[in-house]
Amino acid sequence: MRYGAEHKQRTRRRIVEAGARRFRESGYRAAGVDQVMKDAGLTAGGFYAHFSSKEALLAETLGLSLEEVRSQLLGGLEGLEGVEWLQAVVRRYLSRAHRDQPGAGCPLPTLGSEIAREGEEPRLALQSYLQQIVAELAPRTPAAPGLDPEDRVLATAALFAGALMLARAVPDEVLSDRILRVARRLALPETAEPHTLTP
Amino acid sequence: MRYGAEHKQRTRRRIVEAGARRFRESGYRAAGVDQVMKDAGLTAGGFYAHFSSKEALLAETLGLSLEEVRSQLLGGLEGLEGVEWLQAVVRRYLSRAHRDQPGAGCPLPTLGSEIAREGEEPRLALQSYLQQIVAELAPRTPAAPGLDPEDRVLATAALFAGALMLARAVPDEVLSDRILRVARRLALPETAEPHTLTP
DNA sequence: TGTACATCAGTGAACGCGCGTTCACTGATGTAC
DNA sequence: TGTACATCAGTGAACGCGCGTTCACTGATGTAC
Repeated sequence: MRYGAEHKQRTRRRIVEAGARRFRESGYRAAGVDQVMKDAGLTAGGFYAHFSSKEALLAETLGLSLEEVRSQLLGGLEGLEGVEWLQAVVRRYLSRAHRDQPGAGCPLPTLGSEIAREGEEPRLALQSYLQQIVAELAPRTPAAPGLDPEDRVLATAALFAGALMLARAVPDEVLSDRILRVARRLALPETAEPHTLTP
Repeated sequence: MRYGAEHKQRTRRRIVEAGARRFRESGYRAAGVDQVMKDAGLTAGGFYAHFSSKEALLAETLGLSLEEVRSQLLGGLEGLEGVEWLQAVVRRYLSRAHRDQPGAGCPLPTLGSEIAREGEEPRLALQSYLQQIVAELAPRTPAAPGLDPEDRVLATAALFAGALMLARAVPDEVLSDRILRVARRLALPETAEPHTLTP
């Protein structure tokens, strides 16, 4: 089966895609290498031709998740700026759509606490993910009381991750929606009007 | 070994204490029944005389964690009120001490994302935990722009959970401290003075 | 152009291990007489 | 008060299972002649 290096890279990419989705959906510990490889249309044994360990794949998936989240969060907002732009970003992140599709969303609320207990590789990858998000959002983010744009984005990222995590954990949908709504308000003290949820 | 019902209840309590700590420290999936029982000074087999499943214990631990968090967060603040009181609570939750002792702290940043993927029992327990926190903090919490006290506490709880989760996941301690600091500011827009970390 | 060979991505079975749960048993205690 | 018995909390071995990882092998492909 020697298909050339490009073929192997495409396969590797498929494994990362499968892992990125599966880990966010089922959790890192709960998702098996076997299942990830099955999702990628392969068998478990071949995994170690691409990655040194399950943990290495976890670290690698964060890069792919970043690409996904970046396009979902920022795509098509070129016309907006200032608070209006931030409002659009907040509405997308703290939306029912995002809450209901953890497998395609931000890895912080799904994998954050598990990664905190893993080794250095995934923790560094999460840190890079966070730093990239901050670097990309800060230039277009207005300052807030006591918070320059970078600090505000960092604090908002924490609020985002916590709100989505809690909105997913809580079984009562009314409370879940309310968590999204109040988190939007805390993220945007500038907009006094009531926020309504229409993802 | 028939010691009477009080003895059994004390043993059960010890298991819940061990589970509460172990789950928050190691994660729910990563912590085995065997280890929890060992922590409680017992052997694995006896577990099912007290709980129907590992998941049932998870649900039960949240009540104990609530007691712990309540006393750590609110104890000794009787003299304060309004923004000063809230500031003290925020400083305690978003502290290095809390960040560095996940096994004794709030279960939301440690177990939130895992519980979101479990059955109804632990998810309902987490919901009760959250609702109790809100009910206890709201009466002493000042309103914020667009947020009545209850909404503000709910949004702040999301910010708390996300900030502590990220502060623990990130390997760079400077960034970790910064996450705590900026989250404090977002939680308290009323206080313009710079927040310094000294717990 | 056609053929023989070397490569190596991926297979599939097996490894040791720890998981959550079950269950026959034990022995310290409470109780009845 | 002393003794025989019933109870049942906890033990410890075993259950089936799935885990992450290893490894001998295969066979489709690229390459050399």
